[in-house]
Order: sequence, then structure tokens, then C-alpha cells
Amino acid sequence: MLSNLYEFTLMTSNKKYVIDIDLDYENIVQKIEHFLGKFLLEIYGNCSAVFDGRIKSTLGLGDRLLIIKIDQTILLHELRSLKPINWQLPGVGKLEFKLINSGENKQDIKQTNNYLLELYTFRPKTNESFTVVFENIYSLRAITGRENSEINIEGNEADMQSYLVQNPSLIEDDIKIINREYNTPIGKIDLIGKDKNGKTVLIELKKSLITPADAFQIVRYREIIMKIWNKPENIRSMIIGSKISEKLYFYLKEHEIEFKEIKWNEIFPSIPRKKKKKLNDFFSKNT
Amino acid sequence: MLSNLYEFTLMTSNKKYVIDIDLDYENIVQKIEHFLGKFLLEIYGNCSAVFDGRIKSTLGLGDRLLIIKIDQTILLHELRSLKPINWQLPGVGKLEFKLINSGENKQDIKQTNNYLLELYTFRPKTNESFTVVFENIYSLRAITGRENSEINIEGNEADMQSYLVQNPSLIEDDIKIINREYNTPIGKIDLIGKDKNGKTVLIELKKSLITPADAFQIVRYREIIMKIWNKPENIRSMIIGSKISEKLYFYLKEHEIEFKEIKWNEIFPSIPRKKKKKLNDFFSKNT
DNA sequence: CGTGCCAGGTGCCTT
DNA sequence: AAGGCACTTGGCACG
Repeated sequence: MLSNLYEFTLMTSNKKYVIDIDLDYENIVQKIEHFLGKFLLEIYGNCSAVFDGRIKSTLGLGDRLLIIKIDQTILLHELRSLKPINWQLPGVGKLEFKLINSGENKQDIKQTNNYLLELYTFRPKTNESFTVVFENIYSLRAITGRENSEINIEGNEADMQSYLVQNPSLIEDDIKIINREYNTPIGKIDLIGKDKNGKTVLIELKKSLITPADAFQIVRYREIIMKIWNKPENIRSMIIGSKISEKLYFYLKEHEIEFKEIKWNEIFPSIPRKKKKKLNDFFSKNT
Repeated sequence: MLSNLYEFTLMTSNKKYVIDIDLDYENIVQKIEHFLGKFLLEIYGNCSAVFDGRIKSTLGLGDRLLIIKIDQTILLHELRSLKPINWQLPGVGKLEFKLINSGENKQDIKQTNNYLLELYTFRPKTNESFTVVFENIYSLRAITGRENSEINIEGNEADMQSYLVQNPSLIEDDIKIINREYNTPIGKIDLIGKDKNGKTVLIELKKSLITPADAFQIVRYREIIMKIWNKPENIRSMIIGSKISEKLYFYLKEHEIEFKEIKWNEIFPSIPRKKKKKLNDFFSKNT
């Protein structure tokens, strides 16, 4: 049964409106649907959920926060943990709310008074359905605002690549970078260099821990370059990263892949990072 | 300046409390901190943010929803998209709110009246800091509830593995599964079988699209098994999956890795799935 | 803890 | 649309 806590508010950056302070079964679905796709919707209450698609997940009753964003992304969040316990990506074909009754016996909803609010979505692209049923709703609100999101990211792989192009000696003495993001049929090679002996060096850049898959990448690049360039004798392969497991290190050695350790976290704090207006106060960590 | 929209509410599953309806600069930090770690906190307002750690991300002003969960997970959500624009994992050592003033000139906060609310967190484990500054707060609420989360997942890789063990003929005639999750120094082999000719078959299971890295995995497993078992002549390698690109298919062939196509999405809906009480109504998709 | 690997991975970009 | 790959990948399981 929908709780008597139910309250429906609308937040804008200018004003707060109370849409409903008490239950209004007759219009709740219609009212919710009015905000779909134009506002971010939050429903907090006791619900269960089922996702069916790539996998099937069945979620028992619990108090959760359902967020329906403007682009129809759906997130069902619990009170702990980073990731939503269930979600639906944007691109749903249908997003329907309806009142259902909770009893096994299918009486008329208006007579039983056992209202449950059901959200059903279907995403044609992936053939995935998502259903949430609220047994209790504690609050409901719609949110709107200015969507100005300028994000600036520094210290990602692209940044490191640029930095190495500027400072090739970090890789090894007298190496020259001759290609960057070199296109092959199987992907792009981060960097290609010529060493002091004129040998080609295929370089794969990794910001975080090297994985076996990373090793494979560079092996395949060597294969494809040897095939395309037809110079089997002159190719070196190298992975540059900050961390590698011992096992994988020896594996690379066995397969004639060099590992060059560069501690990005030691280099990057020393690189003057671009500053943004009005955000100087934030840069307290490195000062 | 903190908005006059500011409102602080507390939601429980029994009752809604209005903590503040108007601004109270003096106590806002203290009041927020009172709920930290015990309630889920939501702050909706106009904010900027800086994350500094594995990467440095600087986020300009925008209207966003900040969620601080009970375990101190922090999510900064925009009005669109699945992933938060910024976040902090649980395990922060510090989580501090404080009022700062907005002007360049560092006057006394209480005199300028230009209050900004700053959230600063530091996560020692990863050396990551996260700062959010609200120029405007539209609403603030604390949420509590029953945290009962029983989730049941079917159709993941583990499920498929079990299903193949039960139905090995899906792989090929007269194959016997002799190992499951077989431990090697470089990882676990999903399945090991013996075919009708007594040959060992190393099997890698993939639920979704086969990637080049998956091919590498099975090649490495073959290498290590040949080394450990010392039977180079009797090893077959196989990837089982539902989908593979043409290029990769030929790559596998070149490297003597067999590909066995099994359409999981055709098999799994036909497997009677466990049903949960009270959720029968959800299972409308497959009926 | 590290190591390995799945994930309903998601998101971004290129062909 | 498919491929390729980075991501503050997150999360789990196991030695």
C-alpha cells in the first residue's frame, strides 16, 4: 500500500513546488509521466525489481532510491555502495508507470486499496526489460536545473602519450618517436619509435597495472606490423607502465617484450597542470 | 551564496521531518555531519568539483545531485547518463564539510555573507582527494531505511559453466568434462575436457562477444598446460561463445583455436529459472 | 594483500 | 553499426 508519507515535490533552481502532500491515487501515474524526460525523477521507497536481458536479476524488497534521469537512464540505488543495484541504460522504447494491486486475487484496484506502483521499461536495442514495484513510497520528487558540465581531465593515457612525445628520453636514450596512434587493421599502436640502432620500437602505453590482455595487444601489433611492413628482424616491442606483476613480467621477457617502468604518479604531480579560473582554491593538494 | 531555497529534510520509512526550512549558516555543517555515516545524504545544488588521484578531473559549475551514502561512498550525478560525473569510493579517511567564502578577498565569512559549502574527502588507500563546492544549495535531505537486499542473478558465466557441465554434448559429442576452474600459475581454465579420441580440450567460456584478449588467454593456457603436463601433442584449445567477429574468427583459426558457437540467449530462456515468492508477477516476459 | 578475471561492465571514438 | 580500447574501470574470489 502506498504510504501516507507520500509527498511529491518539484525542485527547480528558482523555486520549490509541492505538487502533492497526500496520496492521490487517481492521478499519480499521470503526474509522474508528466515529468518523464523533462525532469530528473526520484522515488524513494520500498521496492523489489527484476531485470531481464543479458542476465536475469531478481531483487527482493528493500528501501531504495530510484532515479530516472532526463535521458531515461534509470538507477536503483541502495543506501550503500558505489554502483546501483539495478539500472537501465538510456534508449528505452517504453517507460511505463502503472498501479497494480498486491493481492493474489485480482480484484478491482480501487476497491482493494492495495496499491503498488510498477515501473516497467523495455529497451529494444538490447532486448532488456526492467521492472520495479514499489510497495511503499516515502517520497517522490522531480528535479530540474542548468546542465552545464565542463569537465577537464588531466593525467589520462592521452596526456601521458603527449608527455612522452615531448620527453622521449624518458623511454630510452636517443629514441625518436616517428608515429603516434598508428593505425593498423587490428587497432592503434600508441607510439612507434626508432631506437639509436635504427630498430623500430612498438610501444604500448598503460596507465595502470599491466594485464595479460595488454601483453597480448602488443604481441598482436608486432605480428601485424611484421606482416604489413615485412621487416621481421627489426621490430622491438615495449610496454610502458607503472606497475606489473612479477609473473607477467617474466612472461613478457620470455616473449621478448620489453617492460619500461615509468611511475606516472611521480611524474605527473610535478608537471604543472593547467589551471582553471575560479577553481584555484581547489588546488591545495599539490601546493 | 546559499540559496533561499535551502531546505533540510529527513526521510525515514515512518516519518518525514523538516529539519530546516530556511537558512541556518551557523549550524549547517554541524547538522550535516550529524547524519554522516548513518544516513544517506542528498544535496542538490549548483556546484563545481575536483577529483585528484589516479587522475585529475576538474568539473565546472552545474546543477547536480550529490549523494553521500552510509558507507561514505560519494556520487555526484548530473541530470543525464548512467555514471556519476564524479565519485569517491568508500574508505575515505576524512570527510569534511565546511563553509568557505567566495570572494577573492578573504574577508570574514560572517561579514561577507558569501557562503559556499565545501565538501572535502581524502581516501588514504588510493591517495585520492575529492572536493565539491556548492555555490547554491536547493535542497538537502537525509534518508534512512531498511537495507534488505537479496539479489539473485542468473545467466552469468558461472551459470553457463554449470549448464555445460550438465550438458557436455552441447560442446561436442562424447566429450567428458574432467576439470572445472582448473588452476594454473597464470589463471584458471574454465573447463578441461577429454574428447572421444582421448585428446585434452582446454575450454574458455565467454558470455558476450569474444575479444582478441580472450584468444590470448586460451593461447597462454595452452602454453602453460603443455609445459606443466608435458604433452604437447594432445592439446586442443576451444573458445565457446555466442558471438565473434569475422576477423577474430580467422585469427583463432590461424592459431589453431577452435570456436564453438553457443547462443546463450536461445538456451537460457528455455531453462526453467528459479522463481521467488511474491515476484511471480514479474515473470511476464518469458510467459 | 596481490593476481586474475568477470561485468547486465560503460563510455568514447573511429571506420 | 561494429570494432577497438580506455576507464578514477568496479567487484569478486582465491592463493
